[in-house]
Amino acid sequence: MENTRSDFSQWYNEIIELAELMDKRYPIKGMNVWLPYGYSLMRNIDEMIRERFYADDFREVMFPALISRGMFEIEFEHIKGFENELFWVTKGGKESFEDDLAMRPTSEAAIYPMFKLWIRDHMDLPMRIFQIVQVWRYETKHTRPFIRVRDIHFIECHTAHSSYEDAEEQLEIYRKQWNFFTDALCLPFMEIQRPEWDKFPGAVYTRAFDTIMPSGRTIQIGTIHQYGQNFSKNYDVKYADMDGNAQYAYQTTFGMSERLVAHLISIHGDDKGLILPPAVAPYQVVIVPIPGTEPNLKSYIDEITNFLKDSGIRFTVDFRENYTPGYKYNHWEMKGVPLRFEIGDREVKNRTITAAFRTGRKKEIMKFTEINKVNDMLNSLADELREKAHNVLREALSGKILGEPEDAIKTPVLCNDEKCARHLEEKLSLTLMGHIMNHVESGKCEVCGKDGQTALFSRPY
RNA sequence: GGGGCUGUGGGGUAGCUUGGUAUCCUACGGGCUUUGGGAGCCUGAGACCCCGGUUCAAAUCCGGGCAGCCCCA
Repeated sequence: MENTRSDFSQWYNEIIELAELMDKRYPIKGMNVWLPYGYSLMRNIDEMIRERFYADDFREVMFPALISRGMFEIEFEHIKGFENELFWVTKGGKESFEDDLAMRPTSEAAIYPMFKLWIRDHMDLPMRIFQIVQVWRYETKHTRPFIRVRDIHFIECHTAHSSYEDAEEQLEIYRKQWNFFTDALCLPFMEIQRPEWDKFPGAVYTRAFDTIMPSGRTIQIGTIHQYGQNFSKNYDVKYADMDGNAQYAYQTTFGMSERLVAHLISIHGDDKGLILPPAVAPYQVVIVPIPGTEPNLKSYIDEITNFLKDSGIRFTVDFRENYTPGYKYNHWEMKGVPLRFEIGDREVKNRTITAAFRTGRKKEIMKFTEINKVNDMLNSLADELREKAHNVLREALSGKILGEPEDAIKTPVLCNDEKCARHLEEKLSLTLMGHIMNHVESGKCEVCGKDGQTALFSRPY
């Protein structure tokens, strides 16, 4: 790599290209091509999320990408919140449509008319579905791969319940799932209560999972929403309760996107390139053979790969000729493979494996008979990543400036008054993200002196 | 939303002011040789964002489009 982490923006652009995550040259603004290595990473994340949702009794669906104008024309703040970022399909062949079709910017308007049909009585509730699809948003501002795109790889859960309390419980389930996901990806985060004027259009309230980037700017990588009956009343999603009376359902959603990739490559990477969490790395182990005089090199490597195969470890062997081992070390370090096995004459002779950790820990030489340690090695490497990443957020919260000074985050105590928020935004030249709910500290509002809580001000992506 | 800058082989660039044969590095194909931290030599292929205008002649000047970068709100 040419760029170091100190110039995060340059580093970010370079590593996406070098590591072959995405091809940014696709000729439409904000739309990029997922390359095999990048898509493999995304798919491993999707798979982990999918498995957990299935385990928690969510049903997977796949809705059409187009939403009719009629479905979008109801008078509802949700619709207004998106009207400026819709892509419209206006023609079929050469004929103009009488009713244009919108490409979904999120799927409430697509799914809830079907909920209206599917949900009849309380026995149908709770209903929990999710889908992993693309959504489209007409971003006019600066687009960046994974961070702000017009064609978004999106993971969305939608649920319907028979009471507000049930819906609240659902949010608790989301939190457990979110903890599971971020633990696997080794990501730190804050749970932020978005202010009234910045919540998801149509929601009763929004909790965002915000986190820190090496530039010092924050990024939202997940959200959960309490919809109450706001959507069910607008989309007429009703159920018959125990007494046979029609009631509007209570709804929630949970959204995540390719921004998970944006954050994990950013928070874990270093001057050599990516460092990928073992749980989702396309390859968890790379084997670099070192040519020498031993005739049994190939068969010894076969012994190792047979074990890895049987253990379900994702690995690759770099047999390319005309590349020196040193070149291969640098190549796979740049790609972020967590663990590297170096196998040459010495290893074949002594039946050992030299293991190098991407985190920079001292190389370990183990006996072939100890190869079952590989899972422990990957786990301890994940611990290292997690600890390091959590430290970055901890330091940023304690006032350490990560990137440009104007990107530093601030956490004053703030009340719920919009005037106080606006005043501080102006004064700090930062945007209010909301109150930090996962480490609440009460106090007096820095502006008006009334009761308040710690709030996050930052420059968000 | 407002303003500025830029577009040259796959990537990075020189050339643009003053119009005339397109530079170098890297990556890529073939060959030889090498391989314990980014090897070397030979060789091959590959580019002026798109549309229009000015001109004998446009990478170069002008207009528009598309795309990217930066700054401000």
